[in-house]
Amino acid sequence: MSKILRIAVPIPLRRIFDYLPPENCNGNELRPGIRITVPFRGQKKIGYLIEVADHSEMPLSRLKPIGEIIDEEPLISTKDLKFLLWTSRYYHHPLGEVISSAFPIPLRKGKPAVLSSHQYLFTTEKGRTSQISDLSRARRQTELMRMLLASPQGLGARDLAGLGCNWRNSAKQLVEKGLIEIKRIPTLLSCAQSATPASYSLNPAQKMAIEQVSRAMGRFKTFLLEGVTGSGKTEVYLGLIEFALRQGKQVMVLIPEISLTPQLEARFRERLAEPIAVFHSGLSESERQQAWLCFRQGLAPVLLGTRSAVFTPMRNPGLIILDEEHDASFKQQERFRFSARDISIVRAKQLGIPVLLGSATPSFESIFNAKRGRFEQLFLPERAGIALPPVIKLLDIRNQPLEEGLSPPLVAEIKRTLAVGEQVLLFLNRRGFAPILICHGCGWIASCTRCDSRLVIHVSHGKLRCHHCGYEQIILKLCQSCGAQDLHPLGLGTERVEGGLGGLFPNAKIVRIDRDSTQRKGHLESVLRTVTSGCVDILLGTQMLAKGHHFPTVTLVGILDVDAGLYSTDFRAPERLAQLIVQVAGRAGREQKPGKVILQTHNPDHPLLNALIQKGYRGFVDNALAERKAALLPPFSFQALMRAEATNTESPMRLLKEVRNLAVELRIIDTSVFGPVSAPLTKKAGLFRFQLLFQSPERKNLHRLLELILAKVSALPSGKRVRWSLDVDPLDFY
DNA sequence: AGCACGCCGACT
DNA sequence: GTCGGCGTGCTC
Repeated sequence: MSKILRIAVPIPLRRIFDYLPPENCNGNELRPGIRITVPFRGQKKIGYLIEVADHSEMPLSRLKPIGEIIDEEPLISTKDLKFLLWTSRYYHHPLGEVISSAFPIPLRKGKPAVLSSHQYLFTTEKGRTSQISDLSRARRQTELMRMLLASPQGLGARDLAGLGCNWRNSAKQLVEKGLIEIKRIPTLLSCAQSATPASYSLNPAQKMAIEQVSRAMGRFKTFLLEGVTGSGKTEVYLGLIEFALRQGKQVMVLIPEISLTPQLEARFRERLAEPIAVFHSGLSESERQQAWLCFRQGLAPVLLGTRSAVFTPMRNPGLIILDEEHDASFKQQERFRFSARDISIVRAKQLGIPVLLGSATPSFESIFNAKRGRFEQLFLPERAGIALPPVIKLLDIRNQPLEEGLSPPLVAEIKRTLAVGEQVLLFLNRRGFAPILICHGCGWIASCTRCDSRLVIHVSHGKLRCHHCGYEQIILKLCQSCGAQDLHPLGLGTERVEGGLGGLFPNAKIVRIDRDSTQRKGHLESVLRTVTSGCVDILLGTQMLAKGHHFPTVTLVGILDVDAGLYSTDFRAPERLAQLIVQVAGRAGREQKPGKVILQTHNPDHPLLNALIQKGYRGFVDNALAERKAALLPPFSFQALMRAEATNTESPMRLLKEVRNLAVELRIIDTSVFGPVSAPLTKKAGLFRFQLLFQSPERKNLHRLLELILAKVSALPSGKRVRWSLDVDPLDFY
């Protein structure tokens, strides 16, 4: 009796398809998780075998046999497949797309899972014991043999290039004589490694953290490691990695963004003798596939990667570390909107291993989980070495004459710092020259035609740019409304402040770091190197500066404008602003010199700022969590956001209204539906966007509601011509 | 998502 | 008479 194959196909349909086994087999020997090809509506698609079943709901005559079998053995384990099934259900996202996003791109396209390798030459036992003089007449062979005897770790083509192109012939002869052998070594692992042990000892808190997590090896447990910037979290990670490696286990290290990889990667390579697989979007598709395969096969015991690396199979699961866990970039913001942080915990549970979340400013969700005892909390209270915590000061700039955003007291402070040869860091979370171009004659403002947004002036490129859709045009000279030649920049961006600083401090070396100044690959790294070497006096930039970089010689941090962040309608805005302030403040005084942080504001009495400065991040969190509890907002409830967009305003609105009615009729206990409302930025890239929010204090109820709604929504007539998506646990309401 | 099928305007 | 516009409907 032939079996039925249940296949997930990567298409946006929330269902899987039944197929027949190929001619020569009955399906029993096929293992779930393998990749196959299927004929699908006249096309050939990659499919993933989910289950081998006995029956089909469909008449057998309508089932087609699958095409080719790509993998003899599945690339993912049964546990991994279960994890992906769970993830698909939790995010209500089509299974085929979920599975496909777990694979590197070449594998999604059906490419074979082969490790690329290089030829390496090694001496054999015989080679090591024979006399080289026996080869005296073969000069090239002698030379090659000498080199190989001196390099017991083997030599590859790159090392041998100096011998000229004929070394391959000599090598062949030596192989025939049995003196050497040729082995293939995976490309990723071919660089020689040597470890440098830690140069200083751990403090008691670090030792304690390592001990706690080590003790949990081999079983599931979630730890939240809270340590201020500079408290030495990386040393804790390294200690734990060394511990896991000694046990022959693997460690997955997840980080928010690529800009952090080079620093961390360098530090890991310096300390660990083992190969490290690196997986992030800065690498080519094939490089990522190699890293994925090496980690899967256990050839590399450490994987360092960004959010999509969370799916990489582990041969010997030991530990998952997720650094900067509060960072929003762990949440994918398009298509399959998963949170790498949240699912890393589920994955660890499935694998029966501990997971360690680290941050100087943990998310409210994680702090809440720690308070409820779901996570075990670990603290690193001290700054490593002898550095002192920075002093944060609010600077009231009301009625102060500002020069390009800088108040006289801040200017004086910068002067004082530069005079003693120390570095200054200025933070302004707005790139460009000025956010607004306004007509002094009539009040007209240059706006984007495709979005509900203002065009930002970028003087260095001579363009007006929309930060939402990427539209750009030459900077206008004439008002488009009244024709007056009287257009003025309004507001401040980093470019403008950079110019202002140049005028105020003509002898200072000023460097600006934002997305515009660091677009070229590797540019950020080179800038960071100049900063660390002490050649820069004033460092100016956006939130790129807040993300984990070390600026050991900065002693003054100026935060130019936090006021915009105080008035956001997003309930998470205060959380994000506080994290940003603490992270930026943490850049100051990291070594011997104490740091000073000056925060310019028009709201010196604002409760958020005062809670943060007087009681620290934890004090601020306690206040803010109480507010969230009163409003029944996350983490005291769970949310899902349905978005709909179209070129007109009516159809998305109609769809969401119908969905809302469906939801209300279902009368699921403890669930609320809010909206539909237009998105904060209603028109973006020519599309009108609306959203409907589902909320419940019980996750289970929310998900029952979503399941029932999604079953019906595709049958709604208004579902046509409207693109819609569901965001479970949304972080952004844009 | 794709891609075929289907029923109405400007071309050989 | 036909090529092709993209509306809508289905995919094992």
